Amino acid sequence: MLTDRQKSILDFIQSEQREKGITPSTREIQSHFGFASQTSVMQYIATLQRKGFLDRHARKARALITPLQKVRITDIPIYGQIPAGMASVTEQSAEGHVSLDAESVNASRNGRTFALRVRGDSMIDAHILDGDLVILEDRKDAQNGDIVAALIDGETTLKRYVTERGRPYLKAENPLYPNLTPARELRVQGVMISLIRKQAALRRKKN
Amino acid sequence: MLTDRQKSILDFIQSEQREKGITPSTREIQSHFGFASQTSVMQYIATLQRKGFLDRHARKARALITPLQKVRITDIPIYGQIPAGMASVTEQSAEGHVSLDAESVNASRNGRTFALRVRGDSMIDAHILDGDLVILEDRKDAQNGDIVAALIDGETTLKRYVTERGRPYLKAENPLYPNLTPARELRVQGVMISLIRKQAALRRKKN
DNA sequence: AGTTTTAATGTTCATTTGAACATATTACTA
DNA sequence: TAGTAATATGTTCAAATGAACATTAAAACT
Repeated sequence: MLTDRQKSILDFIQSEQREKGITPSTREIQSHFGFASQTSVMQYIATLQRKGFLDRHARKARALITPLQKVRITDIPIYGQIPAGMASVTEQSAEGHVSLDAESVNASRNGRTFALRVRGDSMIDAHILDGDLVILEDRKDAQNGDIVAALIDGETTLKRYVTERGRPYLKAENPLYPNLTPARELRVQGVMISLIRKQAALRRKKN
Repeated sequence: MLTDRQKSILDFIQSEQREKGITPSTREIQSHFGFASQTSVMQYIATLQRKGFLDRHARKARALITPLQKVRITDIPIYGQIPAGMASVTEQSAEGHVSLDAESVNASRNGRTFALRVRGDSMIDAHILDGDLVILEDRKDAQNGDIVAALIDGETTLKRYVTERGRPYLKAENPLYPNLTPARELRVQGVMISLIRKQAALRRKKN
């Protein structure tokens, strides 16, 4: 798949990344291999990229990406409660983070993603349990049937977004809970894209 | 230890590193925070470095080094079906991977962890749906009440492990499905520790 | 009130770095 | 033997990037 020379260039890039924490510049690669010209390096990079062994951000410095960190890891802040503004939500107010690859949770490339710890069993018929971590994307354009985090009376709740004759309301997925029809406006804070449940550990003798 | 502002700059550097694989340039940090001058960024970097939260290669581009990732990322193979042996399970036979921090899924440090794509709705009363990704730990010592992946007649199924008068059987969490009492032995392949659900995306006019 | 720390601005400069172009050599292949 | 891929050279340019200096301002602390 790769020639010896190509492989040795890839090896060098990876070992530099590991040892120094940054990828080498084209000139550093050049001088390490004793090339008289950077163009050689450019050609190797292009080849490695074409063959899928290397990725990069074009026109940026030291922006090679080695397969060591191939999966795009998203760092998702977890909120217990989303403050009203949400525009002003900072990483500080998060109670923790989940880190996982973007693809597994449907996270889009651009949109802000955050997580909410579910409290109560109002969504149990949608199979969302107390303690579950619901991952949402920060968007306002909820569609009929989406499960959303929305702001009602200064509190954030997770409910199903339903429109009936053009008017939206929030539906609990539990007959014991009432539907919420907004007095004036319904502020959708995010649309559910994924869910993570930590199984309650059973008590074990050891471990 | 760090002021809010200092921490938010560090957060930004780290999240960029994780998301894009490269650390931001001073100008990128500048424009993200709306600074009118790079000098602000230079000062923050110097401070973070002095306090030991950041390391760097001076005079090199994008050469910030963020502290070692605190989160332990686990790379979990996803199986559609676990072959009988399980001892001989290789990464090759996996249909994909999820990468996420070990803490979010209860993954223990030693045990092998794998994921199973759920088919059917036999566990719906345990709120496990068709298509869900169930994360399991490779252990044989299931306890009464655990949800396990077990081998019955050469097929792997996800069921609740129940012992009655010392004899174990597999209970479906759906009245429409029968319980499975093993003819001879019950081979537990793993115990559920976590669950990931990708919410089915609703059709949108445009993404 | 005086001092220090933190935070920020505006500007300029030198270096680092990626990129491109035209060209050459070697080795393998059809 | 003509053709192609891999490998390499020399040079030039423009953009990206880190760094420095002189100031200002507010908050925090003594």
